[in-house]
Amino acid sequence: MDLNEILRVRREKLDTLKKEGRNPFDMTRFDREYTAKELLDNFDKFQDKEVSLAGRIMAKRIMGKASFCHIQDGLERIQLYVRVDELGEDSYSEFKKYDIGDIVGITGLTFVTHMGEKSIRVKSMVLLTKSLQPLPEKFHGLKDMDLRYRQRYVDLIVNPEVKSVFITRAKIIKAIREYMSNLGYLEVETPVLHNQATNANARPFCTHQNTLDIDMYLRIELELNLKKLIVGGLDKIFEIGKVFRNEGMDTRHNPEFTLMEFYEAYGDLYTMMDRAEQIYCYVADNVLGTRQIDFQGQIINLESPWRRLTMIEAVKEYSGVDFDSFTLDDEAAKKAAKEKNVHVESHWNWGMILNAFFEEYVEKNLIQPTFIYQYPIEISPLAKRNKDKPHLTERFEFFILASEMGNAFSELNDPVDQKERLIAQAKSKFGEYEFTIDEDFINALEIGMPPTGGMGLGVERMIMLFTNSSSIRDVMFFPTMKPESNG
RNA sequence: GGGACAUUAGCUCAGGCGGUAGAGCACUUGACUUUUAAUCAAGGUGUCCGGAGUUCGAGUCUCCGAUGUCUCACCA
Repeated sequence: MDLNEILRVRREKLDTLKKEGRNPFDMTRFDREYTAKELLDNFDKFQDKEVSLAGRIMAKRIMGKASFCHIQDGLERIQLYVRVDELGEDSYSEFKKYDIGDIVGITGLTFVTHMGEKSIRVKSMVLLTKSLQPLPEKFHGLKDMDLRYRQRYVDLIVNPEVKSVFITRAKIIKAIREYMSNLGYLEVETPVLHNQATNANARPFCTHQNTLDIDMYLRIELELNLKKLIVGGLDKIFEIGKVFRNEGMDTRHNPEFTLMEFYEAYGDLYTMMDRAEQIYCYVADNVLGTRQIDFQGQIINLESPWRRLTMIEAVKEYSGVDFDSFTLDDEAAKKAAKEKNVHVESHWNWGMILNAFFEEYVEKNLIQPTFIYQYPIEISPLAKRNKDKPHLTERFEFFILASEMGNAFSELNDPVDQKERLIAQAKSKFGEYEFTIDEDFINALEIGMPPTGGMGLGVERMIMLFTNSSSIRDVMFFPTMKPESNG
């Protein structure tokens, strides 16, 4: 064994305890009355009362016959004052052997130190878990991003702000559920394993079911199954679930992420615009208590109404090119693209080039919440056509911090038009990966889906905004990592 | 996929022109009964990310590879 001194000493301490019949791993239970947070928040009520609590030793200051240490439980850190004359010679010398990282249970009296810190004067202490590895340094914490993601449990112990991000994450998702439930939405769950790779321009993950001996796909969206439920008469539904996209990874994309989709029968994209504003404001009010959010020094104002621009208006404003002046003229669009240095492929048409202009000139400017609506039909196969402009759709996306935060439309419910558009999309994807049409979805539309508004929200993007996080990896406990090689 | 940067003790980091590796925390021993990044004294940390090359000699220079961070590209 080539263990270094720190590891060796801790193992020897454990061996000694085992030999003396006091193996800490034999402990099964410790009845703690309070958490550190409960004690600290209501400290006056406990003045000079005996309490019990448990936690991990995070710092130790031994001063001969008396010592201070800090223990940390789920939410807070509290100071212990340990004296030999209160604990007894044997227990006190045991305590001196405890290491930072060990987990102890204690009883003691609350008191305030001369320096004014709320503390516990310990009457008894028992070792509940022996830590065999050293924790990172108390002052700098764990900084190495690779280690923080791979050993998130250590990150959570030593970097308190990390825990706070994930507590906020949980509050956000709880608030979303509350809001949807208050509006009469039913939460549903649909399968993660799909038989077909359908819809959405994203490559799927493939897997295999052994009993049926069939290839299956991890879902890349929730959309088609939820719309089938709308057909089935569940008029207001939402799902919050993991989806999987086999695409690039960066600070805004992780291969698996949490998507929320919701559908409301008899609503349309304007209903969905209201919902987007309302959800963000409800979460802001309930989680942060303000609708002005400080993100890396920029103040994001979530107060509704948000700015609403058609894609054509937005492109005109930020690039100076008016696509209304050459509607559906592919050659004029290509000429404009050349003049404005927008990269286009030879087979692209007016709508695709409009979208390219949007991505090149507009998206990066959309810092404050902004709805962009009337997307071109070529890139919106599941949205209804605009009645007056059939080359555009009743679709919007909304942007905050130049990032797409959600995507919504008046759902296309014409089964004939839908099938044609899915076939067109499938053809355009031919050869890239296997892509098929969900005939059952078409069948459902033939049974009849009411006019419906639907939206998808990237939950991590929202959490990033609310937790001031610049990377999606900072709001996921275990982001996707390459396996460590043996070098 | 391209580019830049990083990788040295358990952690955070320093290592000038190529000459057998350094600090703080943590750890061990001792002192200390209100400290809080406790203090004081003493002690030893190591596959310098991996591999190859240049060299009398490589943590340092060159090449190949690994992982990460940022960034560009791709991506509803």
